[in-house]
Amino acid sequence: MTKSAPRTRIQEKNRTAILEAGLEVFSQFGFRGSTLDQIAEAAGLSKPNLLYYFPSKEAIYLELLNSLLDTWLDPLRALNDDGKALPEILDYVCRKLAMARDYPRESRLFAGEILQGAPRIEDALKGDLKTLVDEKAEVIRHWIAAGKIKEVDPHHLIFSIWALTQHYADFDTQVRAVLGGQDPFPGAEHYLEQLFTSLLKP
Amino acid sequence: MTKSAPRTRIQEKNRTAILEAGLEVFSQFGFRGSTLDQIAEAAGLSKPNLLYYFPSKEAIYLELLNSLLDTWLDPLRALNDDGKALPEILDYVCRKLAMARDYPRESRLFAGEILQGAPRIEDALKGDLKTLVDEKAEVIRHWIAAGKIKEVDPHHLIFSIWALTQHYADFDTQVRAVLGGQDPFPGAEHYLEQLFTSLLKP
DNA sequence: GCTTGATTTGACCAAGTGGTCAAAGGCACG
DNA sequence: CGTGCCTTTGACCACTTGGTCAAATCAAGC
Repeated sequence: MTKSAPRTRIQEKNRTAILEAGLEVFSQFGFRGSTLDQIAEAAGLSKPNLLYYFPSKEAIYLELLNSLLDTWLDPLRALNDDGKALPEILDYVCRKLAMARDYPRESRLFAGEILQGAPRIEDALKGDLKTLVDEKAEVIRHWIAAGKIKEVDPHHLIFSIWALTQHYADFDTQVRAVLGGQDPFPGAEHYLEQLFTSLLKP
Repeated sequence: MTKSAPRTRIQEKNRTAILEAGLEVFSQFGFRGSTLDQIAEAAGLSKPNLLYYFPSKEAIYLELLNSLLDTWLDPLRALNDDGKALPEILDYVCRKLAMARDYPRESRLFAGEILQGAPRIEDALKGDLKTLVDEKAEVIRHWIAAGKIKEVDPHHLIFSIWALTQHYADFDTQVRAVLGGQDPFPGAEHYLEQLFTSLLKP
């Protein structure tokens, strides 16, 4: 499934430069809104040189998207039955918010794809993602049954964590416009902790 | 600021047909991802005929965006100091969720614009939107001071309402993929009521 | 220095795109 | 019927864009 790893040092360097440039450009303008020239310029390469390393524009986009989906879900994978329930969830919220702060381009690239109906990752959503979420929903259900947290719909709980954290990356422009340019993340962290604590603490 | 209202019956009909088609296409593919041919086809008109009613592709997009921003904020405008605090807020959440359910294309069009840095409505965000939000934040602060709801950051409260409701429109594909296609809105309404009640009830 | 393979690029192409325009078609009203 | 205006469109244009290709450059071993 994954491409064979690049051999030479120079190949590795250029491939990562292209992916970095692609992330920068795609996350800002979306797939159709981005041009190979933009990406080439951002990567410091010529357009034909791009296409020496990747067979097409779509190939760059797909590679970004797929490697993204993985790392994007890592925090959720880390949600485990051991440990106390509420701190575990608050920790997940915190990690997810940190990702929105530190990797906003990744969040936006993903958001753009979903927004357009996720034509390229629908299968992954209905497959791996659904499986993972269902599994974690089961963990949450156990916590509820054990009286460790209040009774809530586990799926909507997960959706709300995604929505609230990614909002600060995806709608950054709006948030900062309303706040007058001030950094929203410290306030967000405190607010979200308060929100999920009051929702879940038994 | 607004264009003079169209005179004849046929002008009105075609203009609304174009705007409806534009909403359909733009909300799905974004500004750069949409073509005049697509919009013309969706509107049942020829491309030059489109441009008889609107001077450019951008003009269609802008008219949609501006009229949108207005109606999109109506529920927030309706948030008033009279009435009991918590039901007022829960009502706002409910109205906003209903808009996400009934007007998902509008939500997505707006989300796409913000996602790309809101180049065309930055001024409106920093102006009218910020003013309105600051005003409503003040209302919320009064409720807090009067002990009607628990102490939370008013701005982040408003952000969280936006994030949680619009998520169900903007990320509809993902939500339905995870839920296995089942309608998320009934569950969402109950969950959000629970969430904001436990957060705010003194 | 020479050879061989990997890397880079200028020139080019076909398709798609936003937008123009002159001419044709419709329609109301005298 | 005819006239004048509103509406519609086929043909066209300039430009952008993803992608190709043959030739040039570069790097490393002999």
